[in-house]
Amino acid sequence: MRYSIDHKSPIPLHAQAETLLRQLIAEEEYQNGKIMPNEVELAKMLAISRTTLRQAINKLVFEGLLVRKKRLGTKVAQAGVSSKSNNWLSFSQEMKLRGITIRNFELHVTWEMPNTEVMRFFEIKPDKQVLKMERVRGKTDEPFVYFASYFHPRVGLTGDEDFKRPLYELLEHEHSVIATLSKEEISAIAADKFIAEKLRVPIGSPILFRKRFVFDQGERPIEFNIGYYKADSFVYTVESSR
Amino acid sequence: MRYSIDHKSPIPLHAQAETLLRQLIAEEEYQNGKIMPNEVELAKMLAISRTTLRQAINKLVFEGLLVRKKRLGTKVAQAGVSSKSNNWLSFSQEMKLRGITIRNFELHVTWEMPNTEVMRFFEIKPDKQVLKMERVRGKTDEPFVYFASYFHPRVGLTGDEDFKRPLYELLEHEHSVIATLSKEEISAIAADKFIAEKLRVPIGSPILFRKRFVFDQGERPIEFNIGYYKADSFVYTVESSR
DNA sequence: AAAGGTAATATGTTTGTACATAATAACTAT
DNA sequence: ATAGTTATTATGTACAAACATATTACCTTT
Repeated sequence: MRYSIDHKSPIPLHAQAETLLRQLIAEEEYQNGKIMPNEVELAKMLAISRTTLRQAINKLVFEGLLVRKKRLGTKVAQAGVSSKSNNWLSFSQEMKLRGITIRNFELHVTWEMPNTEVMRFFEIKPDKQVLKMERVRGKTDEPFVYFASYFHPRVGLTGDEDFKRPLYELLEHEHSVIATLSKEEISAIAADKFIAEKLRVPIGSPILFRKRFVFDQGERPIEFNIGYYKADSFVYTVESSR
Repeated sequence: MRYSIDHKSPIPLHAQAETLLRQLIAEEEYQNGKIMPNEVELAKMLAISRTTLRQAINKLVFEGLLVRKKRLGTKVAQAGVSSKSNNWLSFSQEMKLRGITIRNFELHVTWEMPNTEVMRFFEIKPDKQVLKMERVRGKTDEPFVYFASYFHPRVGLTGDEDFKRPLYELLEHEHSVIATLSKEEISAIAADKFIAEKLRVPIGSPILFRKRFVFDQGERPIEFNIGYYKADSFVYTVESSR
């Protein structure tokens, strides 16, 4: 085994075990329904107790990354790339969680005149410029999403920020802007020429289209975001209860 | 304490503790930031070990219902304003809200052998038949969605019910089945021959595809629902807060 | 060959015990 | 008074040890 657990590290053993499992899963060690070693074995291999290992596995099971079955064992849940609406993780964080390494294909930051939709959402004058960030991201060899984000002038972005950092972390730490509420609209559309080129698919291909309206604590608009996801590469999951 | 734990019950102690905590929280016993008794105390009160109690608390913490803080204790998380409940309107109610009158184009009710996905979700044997309801609905002149619902045998539907009534009302009033939790997966796909015909669009047209897993109060599966929405005719909205 | 019973094997449940750590409260020395 | 230290108290981490239970695989009986 390439990875192992450091008993002298200040990082809790169960946390170490958790990231270790993630790595193994990401490297398709246990990918695609392949059952992983049973708990007693694994615990022995990692030189930790079964209880501690179980803490790690439980977390991944709760996330939906692993599936347990009595007698059969524990295996990786086969699932497309997915996004939970509940938790507020950024795209890259979420992908990392799933063991997928994200590559940034393009990153453009420009100042633009707002279009009608942005103007209306931000409640600003048409001559007030807004910062626009465009991104194409995907797995190693294939782009699968095109994003465009517009930021309210109030946020105070200059355009020189390090946009490779998780976005909401950046906003929170550097600009004291805390995103607390988001409204999203999801629909399916056909790829036009622009999107087809960005995502390297034929014109007319099915695309999952998502608009996202983000607000801060005072319910003031701070970001408007649109995303075009290549079909089959993305599953949006929502959990609701009453 | 009104509630207590039954050590002779077949229901695991941690599960009992979990529902017990939920009840207490629901009854605002520990509501609104009020700290609850510490773990050692609570464990003693419930006559279970701290480890077991912790299992229960952990789950609620994962869900975001409780918040732990060292030295301070555990308290009920400040509730988000999320209007999750409005997700719980039936399709026709939702459309009415938007001023769209729904026409039912097709309505088929049949008994079928479950496919692998249904079987796995319902946790039933492959020879156990399930009730399947198919529907094509849309605006006056154009169909825009194809639905298929599968119901768990436990629900007790016969197939002779009046499916023109709102579904969740029917389940609740006639069968005492209360849907409380739903998980949805949304993605974009290209229309195959079957869907193309149902929705009267060319093969390959973009389609919003939605899977819905519905559970009752005991988190038992009761309905599996898939929906194919014609592009542009449907927008899915989600509101989330933190 | 089909039905039924049994063993094996994985996860599931539960307890008891011990020490670590973070945050506050209480105390102490300057 | 205030800064710094210490004690207290909650959660956090970790282990070992049993027994329960569901499911499959295998064996046995009819």
